[in-house]
Amino acid sequence: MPERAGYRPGAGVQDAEGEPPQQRDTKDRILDAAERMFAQGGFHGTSLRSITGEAGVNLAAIHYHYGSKDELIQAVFARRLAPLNRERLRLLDDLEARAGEAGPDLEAVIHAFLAPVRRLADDDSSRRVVVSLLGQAITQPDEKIRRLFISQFAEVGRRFLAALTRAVPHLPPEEMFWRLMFMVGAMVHTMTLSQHLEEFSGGICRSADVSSLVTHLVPFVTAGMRAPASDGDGSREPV
Amino acid sequence: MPERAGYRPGAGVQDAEGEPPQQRDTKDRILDAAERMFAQGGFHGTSLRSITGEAGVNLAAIHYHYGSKDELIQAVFARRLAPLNRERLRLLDDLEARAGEAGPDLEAVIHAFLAPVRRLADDDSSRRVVVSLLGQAITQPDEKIRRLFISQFAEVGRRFLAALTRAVPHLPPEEMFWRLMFMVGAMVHTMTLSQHLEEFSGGICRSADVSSLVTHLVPFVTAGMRAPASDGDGSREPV
DNA sequence: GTCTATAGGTGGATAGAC
DNA sequence: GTCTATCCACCTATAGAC
Repeated sequence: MPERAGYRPGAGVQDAEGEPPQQRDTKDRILDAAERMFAQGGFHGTSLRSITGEAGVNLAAIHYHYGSKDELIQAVFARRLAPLNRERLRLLDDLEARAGEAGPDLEAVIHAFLAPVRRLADDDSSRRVVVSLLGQAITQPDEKIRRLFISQFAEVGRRFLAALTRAVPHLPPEEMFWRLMFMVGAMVHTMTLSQHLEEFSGGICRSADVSSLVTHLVPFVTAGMRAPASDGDGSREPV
Repeated sequence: MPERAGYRPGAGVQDAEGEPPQQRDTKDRILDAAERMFAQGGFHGTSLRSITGEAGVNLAAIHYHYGSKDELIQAVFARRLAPLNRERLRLLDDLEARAGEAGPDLEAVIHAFLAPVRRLADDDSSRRVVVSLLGQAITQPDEKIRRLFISQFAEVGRRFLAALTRAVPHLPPEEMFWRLMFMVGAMVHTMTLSQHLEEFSGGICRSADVSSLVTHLVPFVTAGMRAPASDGDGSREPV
């Protein structure tokens, strides 16, 4: 490594590979810190000052690189959601290409939807918080955040709804949509609580990692999807 | 009604019955407004000023009646969660009293858990927001809110886990706990999105009320609970 | 119990030097 | 690109008159 002649901020790290997290670009450090802090304290509950403190950068750097807190939040999501949904669509494409006229098997479709969330948590241990972040975001009342989610989810929802409907014939589209929501809900909710599952279960649940979640969720959802369509107004009391 | 001789704040409304919402006690008006505003804007995102503005009371009244924002939040929850879980336990008690040695039927237990949420939304149209509020709260990263939820849910979780395990023998407790979380997740998540389900589904889902949710969710969860236990590490790719 | 007034603090955002 | 310094809007909470 050449001696440092003259201070050129941010220039020295570009030619290094495998640089420690503390020396990455300011812009990325902000994004990582923001993700961590948002997951821990929520969006309204996390101040930009706490993010810059965690990232070891200046407060003004956030506004320089991202413009505003809102745009920072959107950037945090875009980085995770885009690859996640791309992977889901890729897996579904593969399944449909290999399947015959009848389309892919139900369990395979469900697996294609759920398995990609593993990558969110397993790539990097420091990114485990992401799963909590996504869980929060989807229940967030904020209009902008919800719109971002809906737009990111639109194509995935449409494609998987079609694949599921084909795999479980004779189920009304409305019923299938409800069940798709149930699957998303079971996944998101359990992901969100994953950090606290052991406490929540009183020790029954020991390994609350995302991989276990997927493992347990796939058979549950597969069976649920195959349930007969609901009937009546639901007000009956089964005894 | 007697003419108003002298201003005695809050005294006149006590002998009236069926008074309009604007004239109820300040304390209740605050609670109702807080619930509405929290559901709409989140906890950190909602200021006490916006609550008092909505309720038509003074800012200081919140601190007089509830002490602090934190305690107000807890009061909002306690009013809804306590009856909800009491109703669940009552239904489960009834089921177990009427069932034989083998314990109540699986679907009946699931129904006992899910049906009480109907009361949250159907009693009063202005309370529909409650379902969104509860959904938010359970994913909230705030330590205090989460602890409140865990403590409120403790007995219900224990009792229903036992009942479910008895209704579906030969399923390991850990597996059953995962599935209980899946049920809660599917319920909470769909409740949270219920206000936006029509938009989310692109028109497929027209009636997104809580009653429909329960109707559709019961058979889904019942089938999921009966699924064979998961095996392996979940990393296989079913094709 | 209800109000005004204000303390005391923190938030996001920006201007301008370097 | 990075930093200091600062603006100003807004927050929770409280003191004290009525």
